[in-house]
Amino acid sequence: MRISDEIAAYILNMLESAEDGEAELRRNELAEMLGCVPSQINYVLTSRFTPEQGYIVESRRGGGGYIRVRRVKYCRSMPPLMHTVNAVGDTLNISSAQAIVENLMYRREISEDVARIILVALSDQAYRDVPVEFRDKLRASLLKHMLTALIS
Amino acid sequence: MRISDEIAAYILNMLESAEDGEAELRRNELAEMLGCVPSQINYVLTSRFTPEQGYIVESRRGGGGYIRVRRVKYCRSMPPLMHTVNAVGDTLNISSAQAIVENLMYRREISEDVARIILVALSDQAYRDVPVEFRDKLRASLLKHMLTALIS
DNA sequence: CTGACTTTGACTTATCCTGACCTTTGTAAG
DNA sequence: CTTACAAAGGTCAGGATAAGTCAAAGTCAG
Repeated sequence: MRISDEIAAYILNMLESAEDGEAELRRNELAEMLGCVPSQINYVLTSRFTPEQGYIVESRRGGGGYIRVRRVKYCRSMPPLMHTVNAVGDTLNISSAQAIVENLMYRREISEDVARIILVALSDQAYRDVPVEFRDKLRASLLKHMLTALIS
Repeated sequence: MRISDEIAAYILNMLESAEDGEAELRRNELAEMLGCVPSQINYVLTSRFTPEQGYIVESRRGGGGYIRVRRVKYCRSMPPLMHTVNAVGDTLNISSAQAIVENLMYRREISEDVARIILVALSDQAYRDVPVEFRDKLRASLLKHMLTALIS
């Protein structure tokens, strides 16, 4: 069993036993406990606790820092929003993004208010300071994160 | 819980319970009560109660000195959301962003749902593919665009 | 042997805590 | 008045704590 698997298993276990679906951990502590370098925790988080897989990760640095993992996935029935999150790839152009969001709105999966916010957050207007080559990736990531946040 | 968190919580609590929305405190007294050095009060005030985060801090030195913390009043002629949009500069770090959004939610200018979406859209987690040097500008731009979308 | 996944560690950034020293204000003695 | 001292609060740099980034090297199935 790879160390990454153990880290993932440990976190999943924390999530199981937490009734609020939230696991809070300390990176250095966990790394030492499981015998790996701290940055490997980041590797596991970014590769296996993504929005596509139904997780949201928050963290804080500095004294009293932490990493919090929240599970929004209810494995049973995959809600339509989750389906969309999974269907979006690593990059997303502006017109596809619009189509997806408008579609969700017509199907009443999201409110008009929410749709409007998401649309401007995916528009190039908001990305004036971001070089073009990063925008489609950013768009994909933002959409996935925002929809995932709506599920929980 | 870090001491800084306790200090902030204490002040927020004072603000809650004061009917005029003003908290007045004595630095040395509070420091002793909470078991920290006086200058840590300043640290908390300058890092978490800034104008950008919706607070105004006044103080006086010398005998009978005090520190007063107020929530900013929005001018009547302008809707609070618009006010916030104008107050946000060209760059915005993550903690200011959080404070601003939480403040708006607290004032019921935005719903909890909307606040949650905005918060993840401003989080570094969503910016994995964007080089660090662009993130604070992107964050500012996104927040302003999203809030503007809510107004119209 | 190639490509995807994993592991590592050097370096970076963010946040918090502390203490030494500085400035402002009130007030009482001379 | 002036001066001196006491009673506040202010600033700043440095150390402690903790997470993030990135690229290079390792592993392993196909």
